[in-house]
Amino acid sequence: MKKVSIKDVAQKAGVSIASVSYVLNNKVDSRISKETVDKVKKAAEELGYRANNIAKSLKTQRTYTIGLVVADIANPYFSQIARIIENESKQKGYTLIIGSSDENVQKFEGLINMFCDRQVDGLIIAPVEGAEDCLQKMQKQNIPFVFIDRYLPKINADIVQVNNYAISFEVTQHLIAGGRKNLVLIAYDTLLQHLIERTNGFKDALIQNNLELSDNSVLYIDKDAIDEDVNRGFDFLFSDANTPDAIFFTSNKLAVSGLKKLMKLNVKIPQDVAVVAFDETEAYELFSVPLSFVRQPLSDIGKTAVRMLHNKIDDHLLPIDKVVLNAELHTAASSSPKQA
Amino acid sequence: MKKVSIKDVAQKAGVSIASVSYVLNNKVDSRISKETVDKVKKAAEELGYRANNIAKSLKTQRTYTIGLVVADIANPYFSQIARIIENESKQKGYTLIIGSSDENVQKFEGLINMFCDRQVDGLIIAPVEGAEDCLQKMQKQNIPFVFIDRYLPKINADIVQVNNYAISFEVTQHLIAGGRKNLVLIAYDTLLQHLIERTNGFKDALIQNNLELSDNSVLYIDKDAIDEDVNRGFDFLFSDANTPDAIFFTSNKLAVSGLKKLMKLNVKIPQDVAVVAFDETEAYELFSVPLSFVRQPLSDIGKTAVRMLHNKIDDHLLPIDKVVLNAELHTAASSSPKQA
DNA sequence: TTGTACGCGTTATCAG
DNA sequence: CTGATAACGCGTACAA
Repeated sequence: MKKVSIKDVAQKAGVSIASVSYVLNNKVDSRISKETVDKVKKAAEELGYRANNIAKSLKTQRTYTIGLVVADIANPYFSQIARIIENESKQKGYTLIIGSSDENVQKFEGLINMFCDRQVDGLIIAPVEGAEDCLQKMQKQNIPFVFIDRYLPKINADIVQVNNYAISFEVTQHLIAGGRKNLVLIAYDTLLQHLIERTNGFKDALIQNNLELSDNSVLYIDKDAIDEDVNRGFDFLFSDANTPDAIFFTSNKLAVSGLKKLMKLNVKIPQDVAVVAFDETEAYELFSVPLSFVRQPLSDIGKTAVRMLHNKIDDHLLPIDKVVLNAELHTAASSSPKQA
Repeated sequence: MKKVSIKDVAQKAGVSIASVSYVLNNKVDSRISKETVDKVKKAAEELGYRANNIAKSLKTQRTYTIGLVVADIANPYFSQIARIIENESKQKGYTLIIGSSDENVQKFEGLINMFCDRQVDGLIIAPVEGAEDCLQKMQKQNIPFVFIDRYLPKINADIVQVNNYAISFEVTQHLIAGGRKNLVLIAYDTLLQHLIERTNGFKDALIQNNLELSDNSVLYIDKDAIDEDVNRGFDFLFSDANTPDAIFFTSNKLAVSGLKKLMKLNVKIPQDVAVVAFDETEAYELFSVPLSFVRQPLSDIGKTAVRMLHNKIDDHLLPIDKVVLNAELHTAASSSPKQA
């Protein structure tokens, strides 16, 4: 029960393998007689022939495969994006390979190398800190890729991102407009530019509203010790006389961890503290208070990224394109105005 | 800046491509002189040579790729499993391709065909209802695959599953032991055997405890209209005089939807109703009451599946292996005993 | 319509 | 014993 190859079909149909190839790829262009077409189709059907993509790729130098590098496919943000990218890719005829970097340069490079060794036609990448060298190599090798979610300032590449600075500014403004004066941002301790922009949007909004920007205004969390850092940080924040009256989480994982802690601390939301979270996850739906959150246009991000990559694969000389999509603030009870 | 092939390396090193291949694959077996080895390695290094896996696969008939078919990669259960399988696969030298079936036979078959066309070495599959024909074809073609999560009774294949019946029985027993008498199971309206087993475990436990098993004991939900069905069903259950005092959700998505509804209905947990959910998701962590849940050994499932598939790929004649791993009940406040 | 070179490695076989 | 030659895997696409 071995696989049937084009040769078997040609033999059975009594024609050349070339004819079989033409017929099965609809490259008929009136070159081939209807009779031959029928014979070939019949033989292929009867044998259950399916072309070997490996052989095809070897010749055509295209695999119709794209690689997706995310931080962690188990993170809802990335699994949702991955799902959209999977659909879009399939629709455009590509197969998707997914890899998780864990924000680790070594793993990241390993994935990129693996993908390149497998001759992917292109990549969609959420790059990690320190991946510059690796990505520069890819640019030299002319392998198309598109950034999503984040970027590296030193790498000039196609990207689909959201208005991180502006939306953070807007969130902060919203909290301040609700009468909050002692805002705290929960952010990762990171060099990733898109996250820094979220922090900057927050800081600038504070400044613009003449609110004090102190060392305690931003709580920096180590991504590898979220719960620990959140616990310690919140214990500190809420032990002080000057407790926060608004908290803005800059990621879904920080929000989940922080909200758990707020539950334990018995903090009343929104009475004591207003809360806004970045990203959207089903976890928010089970929180006792309807949460205000920043909704990223995941579907648009995924579709745009695939479209851009697809175009780039078809024409490697396309100019670099940088797309900024708008995330939007979805307000709910958790960030209601402060009652006097 | 085109890719460097083995030919380039051979030329640069001044040896034949065969020698390059031998050296780079450590198939030296004392056949090749140290001098040649060094020349080849140096040339390969300098040119930055990386073998083309496509060409390699064409010859060796192995792609070192495995396909994973899940219902939906955006579902935390599957994205967590996928992450584990990704790691295990990589460690064993395989690349993972993931596809989502949406529980739809057509999509499922499309994925399987795509994977086979891409010559995957094997597959890990969460099969959907009605996929029998498709899977039988694969067995005839001798393409190795391993079921996870669920199975089709008509298909005799390798599988890694959990003790669905027993754990459901145990959960039910636990609720009854807590003084609950009016239990309701929230289940999918499905023919999938593993889910039916969960229902059967529940029913048998009721019977064994001489509790009434009525039409209202199981609320069947259409997977494509979870929120609607849950809303309607719960409205009905709680409008009745004889309201439930315990609810067992048979999946994470059912639990999230149901818990949202219980919040809206202002049902007190565990005072009015005890709750146990299947699966584990971060959403549970934000619920106001610590949730009792059934924890599946995801890591074991993933590792076992990859190991079994790997073995099967290496030896297609291995006997069929059916592994049952134990899920365990993790009890918390949501299913505390009823107070008198 | 068909013959066949080609894409890029692997490996059996052959020559030195 | 070392290393080169060439067949092979399976389609594609050009020349004939």
